This record gives sequence, C-alpha cells and structure tokens, in this order.
Amino acid sequence: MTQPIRVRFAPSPTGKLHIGGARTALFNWAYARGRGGKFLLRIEDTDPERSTKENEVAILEGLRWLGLDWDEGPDIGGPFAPYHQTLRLPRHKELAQVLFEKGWAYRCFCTRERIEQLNAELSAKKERIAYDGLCRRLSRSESDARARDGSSFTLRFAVPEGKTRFKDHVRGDVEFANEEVEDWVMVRSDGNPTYNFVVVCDDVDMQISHVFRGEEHLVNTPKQVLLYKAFERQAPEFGHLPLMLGTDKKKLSKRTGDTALSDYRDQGFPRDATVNFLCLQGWALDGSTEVFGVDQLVAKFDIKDVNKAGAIFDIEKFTWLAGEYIRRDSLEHLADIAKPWVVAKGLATEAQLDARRDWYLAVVAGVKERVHTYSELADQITYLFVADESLIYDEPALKGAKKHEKRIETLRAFHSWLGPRVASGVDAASLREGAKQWVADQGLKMPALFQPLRCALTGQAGGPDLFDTMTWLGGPSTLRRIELGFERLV
RNA sequence: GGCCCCAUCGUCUAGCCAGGCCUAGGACACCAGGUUUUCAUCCUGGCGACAGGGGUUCAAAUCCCCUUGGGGUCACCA
Repeated sequence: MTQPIRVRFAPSPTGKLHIGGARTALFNWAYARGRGGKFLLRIEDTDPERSTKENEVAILEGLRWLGLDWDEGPDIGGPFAPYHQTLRLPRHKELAQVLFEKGWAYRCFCTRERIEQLNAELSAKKERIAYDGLCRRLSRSESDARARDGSSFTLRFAVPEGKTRFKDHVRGDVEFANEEVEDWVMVRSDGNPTYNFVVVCDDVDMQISHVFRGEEHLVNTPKQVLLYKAFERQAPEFGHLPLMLGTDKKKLSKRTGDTALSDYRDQGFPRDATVNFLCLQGWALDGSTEVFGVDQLVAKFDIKDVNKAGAIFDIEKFTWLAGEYIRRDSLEHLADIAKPWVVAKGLATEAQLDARRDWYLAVVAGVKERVHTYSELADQITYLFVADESLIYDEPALKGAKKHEKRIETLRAFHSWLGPRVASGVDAASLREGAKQWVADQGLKMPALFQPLRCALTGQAGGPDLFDTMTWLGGPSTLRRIELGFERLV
C-alpha cells in the first residue's frame, strides 16, 4: 500500500511571500487537492534574527488571497502540532541526541577562526570548501572530556561513504557522491539546530510524503536524504521546481522587478489572473489553453509535467492575462473590487461612489476593456474627478489636438452648437448623431473636431466614446472644459 | 573554481519519457490590415525556435556522447 499523500509549504518568515514561493505553495496545494492528500503549512522561524511575526501574518494572508487553504497549520493546528518550527525545539534536540548516540553525529570543537582559516586555505588552493573532518577523528572519551571542560562545540553530521540518490519527480533520479557532501553543522554551538536538520525532523514527524520546493534546495537534498537514512526512515519523494528568473536570467530578485506577491496584489492584478499566471510559469495545462481556473489546475496538475528549465518572469504576459480577467469579469464585481484603488487614489470616498452607483458603474464600463489592473482603472478615470481647471493634458493628447489648424474655431463653433442642446438635456445617442451631422455640415473631417474636443474634455488621447464621457461629466463641466480649451489649446 | 541542474520562436510554453502524425503547435510581445470619433477591445494575416558537433536508427526536436552557453549552490541563513 502506498502511504497517504501529505505535502507541505514551509516558508521562512524572514520576508514577504515571494512570488516564487507562492507558486511553490500553489503547486503543492494543487498536488494534494488533486489526489485527496493533505496540504500543510509550517513556519520555519528558526532564524530569530530575521524572522518576524509581521512577515508570518503577511505570508498567511498572501496564501489566503491566492485562495489556498491548508489542512494543518500554525493558525489552525492539527494532529502534528505545533507548526512553528521554534516550538518544536525540544523534539529537535531529542533527535539530535539520538543521532549523536548512534554515532551519526559528532562534536566539533573547531573554532570559527580555524574554520575561516581552513576555508581561506582551501579557496587559495582552489579546492572545494568543506570541513576537513578533524574532530570526527576524536575518540568518544576525548570528546566527552572536552565537552565536560566546557569547551564550546557544534554537532556535525558524519557523512558516510558511498552515494546518495533520491527520486525527483521533476528531474528524474538524482545521485550525489557523498564525498561532495561535507560534514555539515547540525546543531549550532548555542544548542540551536540548523535548517537542514530541523526540516527533516519535522518532515519525518509530520509524515510528509512529497517535498516540492525550489531548485535552490537541490544541493541540500543529499544531506537531508542521508538524515532519513540515519533516522531509519524512508525518504519522501522530491520535486525541485525550476527557478523563477528575472530579465537578467538570474534568480528573481528585487533588482529586476517586484518579487513579493503583495506587490502585484497591491498593483491591482486580479487574484485569479495571478493564480493563472503562476501556473503558466513552469507548467502548462495542455499547451494551448492559456486562460484557465484553479479547478482545471487541480484536475490536471502533476508534478511530473513541471518544466525543468527556469522561467523568466514574463510580466507582459501577466499583464495581458490580468486584462483578460478584467474584461471577463462582471461589471458589478469589477466596480466593487476596484473601489479601493479609486479611493486610495483620492478620487472619491467609498460612500461617494456608492451614492452615485449607476454613474460609477457606467464609468467603469467605459474603461473595462482598456485596463489591465485595478490601479490602471483608477488612473484612467481620474480625469472625471478632477476640477475642470486642474485637468492635465497629456502629451499625446495635446499633440493630437494641435495637429488641427482650426481647432479653436471648431471648438467655439461646436460649443455654440452644443450649449443649447446640453441645456435642454438631449441624450448621448442623439447628441452623437447630431454632432456627426454637424461635422459633415461644417465640411470637416471627424478628427478635426474629436481630437481637440477629447483633449479638452479628458486630457487624454484615447478613451471611451466622447458623448458618453459628456454624460458622465455633466453639462456644466462639459461646456466649461471646452471653454477652457479655447485658451489652453492655442 | 568544485559539485549539481538546465537548454524548442525575443518571452511563457506544447511536442521529448513510450523516435515516424512536426515542412515543430498555441500564447504574449512585435509588425501589417479590417472595425471604431480616438484609444482599447474584437477579427484577419505576418515575423519568429529544435544552441553546435558527433553518434544510434530505415527514420531524431525526441535516445546516447562531447562542446558551448546559462543557472543553482558551496554559512554555526533558510
């Protein structure tokens, strides 16, 4: 019988949730959900210097935003609690002691100075930098004696001879020569165990069956597999996910773009678009379907289908996908979900938007097909909220308007035509037809009126239908902006 | 530098494991055209890749080897 599937995401709260970490979590989650397994969350907070509660809270928040849920975790507990690594310290120490007694680990009394000097020598000789195993040759009685004297020591894992291999669902079977694995520090001189040790203790105790994580962990894996051997436990199956790369083809870093999931969320990338995009980095549903939901991910996801090569974070495709989701969203939902960005931009309060719900809905409908993110949506409707006098004409708009020699005369004439009609409340459709007729009667080309008019009304070169825009702006503001254009467009 | 991993259009990828259906498919981006008062959407078309070299085979993007290129990692961080 096969053991039950139990996977985990084990972030370290030393920073925000990384976009790559988010994908790792998503793939783990999808794997479990697709085959009746359990997905658990464990906080690897063993670095007291850099771990913070704020980061931890933010990471959980980020995962929830993605729509992931976990069966066991720090916030909900579970049969293998606690799920904070620091809380499991007594167990780690106990297990370290077991390995020490069994001879899988030994005390190392080497000072940091000696190690540094050793590394320097090794690097000067261009040799592999690794501990030389000096203290491994100490007899047990000698070791005990020095420990009794109060000499400070670390516990190092005694790497055996031979080869270590493990099953990797992404890369196939991987094999390392044990000579390449140094006798690494398992427990620090202050008594705190290190990552490679605790991660295995916890994965063993939590009965983790599959470990899917970033490729940067690949070289750690032999150390960990050896640990399973020492514990006389079967190692889990692994899957090392390809790295998400920056435009410089190096591991995604802040240098080449935003790395935190929250950065994209705050920029107003729709949640479902983000999940969809994350899937596309290193995995494909079928090679032709680009837009798909989490249900399809769960149904089709298999770790074996994940790409081996790293993927450059394709922000352009992400942006396109975001726009795709916005266009497919319902008007009501889009208007609601974008509200915080409109408010944050200082355009209006939520109450004001609610008071003019129909108006707001119409405005959102006007830009729905023109934006990719919620913040972009807020940007594009800004002109509707500013005072007529402080409307900013952007460069392309100004350039387009000024192409037309007779722009001012045209605008004045149109203003005279428009004034009485606006006053008598003519609707947008009639206005539109009337204006087109007017343009023809004047012997003008359409752009000769519309470009200067658009600039005066919106300050932008493009945008929704101008007569709808006039409706949103209202009569007085429409006429006022055209009048202002007489001066500002010369 | 040692060790390890990787290699299909500019980018994300399908195809590779089980060689022939591949004169290599889709998408983003880009370019051209159509629609539109503009922008966007939408529609049509175009550009564009199996890193190189050896094998194996009747047949290789697919299997093997080498080269080259890129990346990861070398902590008492995780």
